Amino acid sequence: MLNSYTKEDKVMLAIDCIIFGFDEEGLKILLIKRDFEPERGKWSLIGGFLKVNETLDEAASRILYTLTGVHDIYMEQFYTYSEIDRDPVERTLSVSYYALIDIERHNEELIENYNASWHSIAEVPKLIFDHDKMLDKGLKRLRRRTSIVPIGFNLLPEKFTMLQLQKLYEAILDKPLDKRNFINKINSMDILIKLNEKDMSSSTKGSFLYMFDGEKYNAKLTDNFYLKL
Amino acid sequence: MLNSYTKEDKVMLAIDCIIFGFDEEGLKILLIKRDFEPERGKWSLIGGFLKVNETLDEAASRILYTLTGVHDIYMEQFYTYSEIDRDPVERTLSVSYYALIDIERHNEELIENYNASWHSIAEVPKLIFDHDKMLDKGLKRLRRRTSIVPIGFNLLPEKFTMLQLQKLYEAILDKPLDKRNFINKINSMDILIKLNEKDMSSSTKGSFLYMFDGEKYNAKLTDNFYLKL
DNA sequence: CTTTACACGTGTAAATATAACACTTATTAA
DNA sequence: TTAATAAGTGTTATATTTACACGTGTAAAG
Repeated sequence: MLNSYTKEDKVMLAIDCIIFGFDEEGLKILLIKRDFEPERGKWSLIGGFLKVNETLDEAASRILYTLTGVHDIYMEQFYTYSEIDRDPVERTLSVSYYALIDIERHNEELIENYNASWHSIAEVPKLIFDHDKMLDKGLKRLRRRTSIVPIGFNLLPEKFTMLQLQKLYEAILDKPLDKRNFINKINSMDILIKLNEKDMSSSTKGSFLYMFDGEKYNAKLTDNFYLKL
Repeated sequence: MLNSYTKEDKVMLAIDCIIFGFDEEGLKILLIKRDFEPERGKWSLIGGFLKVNETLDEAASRILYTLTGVHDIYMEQFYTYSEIDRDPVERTLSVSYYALIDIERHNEELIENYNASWHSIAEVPKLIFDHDKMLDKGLKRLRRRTSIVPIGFNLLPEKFTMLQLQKLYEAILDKPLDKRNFINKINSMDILIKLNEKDMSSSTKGSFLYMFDGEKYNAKLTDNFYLKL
C-alpha cells in the first residue's frame, strides 16, 4: 500500500487441504487420485479454488464438506505457497490447511466418488506439484500444535480409551510414550471426563472410556496452560 | 482441484509486513502514515501488492527494499487474511510477513519520504483494516520462534554485548530474565563467537563483544536443538 | 468351579532442567 | 589512592521429566 489504489494484478487462489485421520493402523491422510489433466492418475491433496465472495476458511470448509459430507471440521491454515510454476497450467497460489477428522465419521460414498483413499503417513506416495512440501510443513505444524494444545481429540471418536489417546499421540509425534507418564500428564491437566462406561473390545477387564471436556479446557485457557508431550 | 481447470475467480493479493527493530528503548515496529484514501492519516503496516510474475517472498523482499533500502532482510510469512470486507475498496486478501532488521541499518531518507516511523511495541497506535490482528499474531509468532530458534540476532548489529542480547530477549518475550541464567543458557548453546574486543561505552570495565556464529549453528541444526527461553 | 490368560490401572525414586541468588573484578575518574 | 560503576562468574534449591514393575478384574478354557 505504498501506492494508491490502481489496477493491481489478480491471481487465482487454490486451497489445498491435508485431511488427517487416525485408526488402529496409525495416522493417515486422505488423498485423491486425479482423473483429469495435468498429472492425471497422480495423487494429490484435496483442493479447490477460492471464490471471490468467500473467505479462505469458508472455502476450506466447503471443500472439506464436498469430500467428506461433514461440517464443522477442525482445521488450521498454515502457509501460502507461491512459486511461479507450482501449477504448470496457470499462475495459481495455494493456501494450505490441515484438517483433523474422526476417520469413522465421513461419507464413504463421497470418498469413492472422488477417487479418494486413506494413506498411512509413513507410506504416502509422491504427490503432485508442491504438495509434498505442504504435507511436510503441515505435519510439522500438527506435531508442534498437538504437543501444545489439545487438538488431537478431533481425530478420535467422542468416547475413547486412554490407550487410544496415547496411541494417537504416539502416531502424531512419531515416538513411543510411557503409559504411566502419559496418563499422569493427561490427568494432571484435568480436561477429560471419565465415563462410567467401559470399552470391552480390547480386554476381559475392559478399559474406561473418556470424553474431552471442552468447557473445562476453555476455562483454563487464560493461564498459559499447555501439554508438552 | 476437485474440478477440472475452468475459469476460476481471481483476487488481488496484498503483502503486509511487520518490520521489527530493536534499540535501547526496546522492541519497535515500523509504521507508515497513509497519505491516500481510504483511511488517509491512519497508521498502517508496510504493504504492497503481489505482481503476477513474482513469488510472495519476492514481493515481500521488494516491498522491504523499497522502504528500507536493504536487501536480504530476515523475514517469515505467517498468515493469510481473507475477510470479505477487510479492505473496503476492493476484495483483497493479504499475506502477512514479519521481518527483523538491524534498526541502525536502514535508509532514513526513504523512511521519511514514505512517512514512516518507528513505534515502541507497547505504544502502537490503532492500525487500519485488520492490521491490529496481524500485529498480534505476528508478535506471538515472533515470540514463539525466537524462543526456539536463534533468529533474534537479525535485530542486532553484527557485534553486540551479552547485555544487549539479553535486553533483546527480554523485549521480545516481554519478561525479565536472570543475567546469570541467561548467559549460561546462551553459552551452553555454543553458537556465539566471543571477540577480543570490548564495547567501552557502557562501563569503565568494558564488556566483551560477541558475534552470532551461523555456521556452528547450522551444523547443530540436525539434532533437535533449541533455546527455550 | 478353578485356573489361566490378558490387558488395565496405578506410584515412587532417580535424573535432569530450571530458577533463585550475591560477590569479586576491572577500569576510569575524582 | 579511593570511589564509583557495570561486567563477569557458580552453587543450591526447586520443579519437571523420565524410568520402571506388579496387583487387579474379567472372560474363556479346562
